[in-house]
Amino acid sequence: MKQKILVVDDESETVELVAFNLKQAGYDVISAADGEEALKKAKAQLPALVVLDWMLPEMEGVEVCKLMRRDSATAGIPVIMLTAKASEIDRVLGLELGADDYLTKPFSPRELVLRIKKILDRKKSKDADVQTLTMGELVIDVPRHLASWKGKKIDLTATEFKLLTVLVQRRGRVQSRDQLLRDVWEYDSMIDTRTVDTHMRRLREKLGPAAKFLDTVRGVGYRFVE
Amino acid sequence: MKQKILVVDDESETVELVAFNLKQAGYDVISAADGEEALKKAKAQLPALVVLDWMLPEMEGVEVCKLMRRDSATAGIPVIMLTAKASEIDRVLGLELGADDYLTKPFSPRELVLRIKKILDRKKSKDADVQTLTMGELVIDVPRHLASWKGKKIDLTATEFKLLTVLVQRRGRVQSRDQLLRDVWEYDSMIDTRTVDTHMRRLREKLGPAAKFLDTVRGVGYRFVE
DNA sequence: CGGCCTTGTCACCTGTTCGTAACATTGGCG
DNA sequence: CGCCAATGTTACGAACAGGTGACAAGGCCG
Repeated sequence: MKQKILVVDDESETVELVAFNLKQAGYDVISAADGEEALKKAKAQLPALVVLDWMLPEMEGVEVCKLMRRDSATAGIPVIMLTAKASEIDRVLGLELGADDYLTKPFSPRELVLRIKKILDRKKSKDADVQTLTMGELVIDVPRHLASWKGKKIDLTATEFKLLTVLVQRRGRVQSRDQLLRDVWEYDSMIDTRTVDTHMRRLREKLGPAAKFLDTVRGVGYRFVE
Repeated sequence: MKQKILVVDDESETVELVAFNLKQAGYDVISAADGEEALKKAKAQLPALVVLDWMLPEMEGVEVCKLMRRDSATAGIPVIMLTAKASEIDRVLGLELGADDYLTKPFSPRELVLRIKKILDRKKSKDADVQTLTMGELVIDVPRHLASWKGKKIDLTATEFKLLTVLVQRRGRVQSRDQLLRDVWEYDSMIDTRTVDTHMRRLREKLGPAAKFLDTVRGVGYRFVE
């Protein structure tokens, strides 16, 4: 499975040069010519990394970078900025705004590839390090608030995520509705215990096939089975 | 049924030495040469124990250990670390990260086998120790709300489960119907004492052969005998 | 401001469970 | 052996618990 990289530049020459070298290095490459297209593709295709030109028509590269950081779907994707200006100010700014590295034009394609490799490797080992709970094909990344089934992301709301997390952390043991209300909602239930049922239903809906883990124990509560 | 042991080391000599001795001792042995392979095999084959070299190409042995702990499938598998470094710091670190024991190279294969045996024995008795009430072949796991007879699950309703639990916890002593009503139903019986009889009957039906534990003491009440 | 998403509540519906009563069986005792 | 109380068994309606769909209030974002 090749890693996908999004290259954003309005000069088609640069795009082609970069794309060629990246493909040589074994990456999949997609491209965008302006900021809007870049954001759309980033969100739709979730590349492993984005190479972003500083100067873009319509929207500044900085702007794209900032917007990517705002959207949780793309917030984690590393960005390398390409800039024609060599001034230090720009560099710092770029990094402060969330770029992971930068290169000044003209740059050596070889160096770009090396930097990309470095960033992706660093990210990989970091990703493996975060606290994740894995239940067969179901993976829950607690600090990142991400859940996935067979590698496919599951969109959960805050409450749903917490409910799932609590159940998984106490996997095997039955949790009464009261207990869940205390642990998930965190204060003594001004809340109807039946609300738990509704959230369980929504959770099951979203989990799809993974819902088989969520077990109802009639008269007692719910349980996450392995 | 032999127990399976995964040996992870990049030096094939070490692997063979260890594998030979373990096979002699009656274990099944599988092996892996690097961290990634180790994780894959651990997850796929679920060995009873992993012997893990501290130094591995690509990924540190520590890393493998940490990742194994994260995945519920492998979290419970004991790990013995092999290390060339004899420094105390490394030892402590390894143990803190979830290894169960360690050996410094060069080590005596005989000692390795002994330690493995010890760990597996300890684990066995610990597994049986979790919060369960065991009456011969009848096992009651209160937090999980599971009852089983000879490993086969018994479906009980909430009331039946509680009734059984109370009887087992006071095993040997006769419980009057009034007492059972108080302990199982939790409030002063607006309820007919004959109701207890009905529930006892249902319980006996579901327990099948295990119903022999449920004893009627004429004129007094019921008792769980061993 | 207006639309969308989240979230807590309801009301409805279904299958399950429970309590009870009626009937059958058992066991102790004279 | 036969009686009677205690217990086992069966059946059934009522109550209940949980799934489900709908909805309104609040929050967030553009």
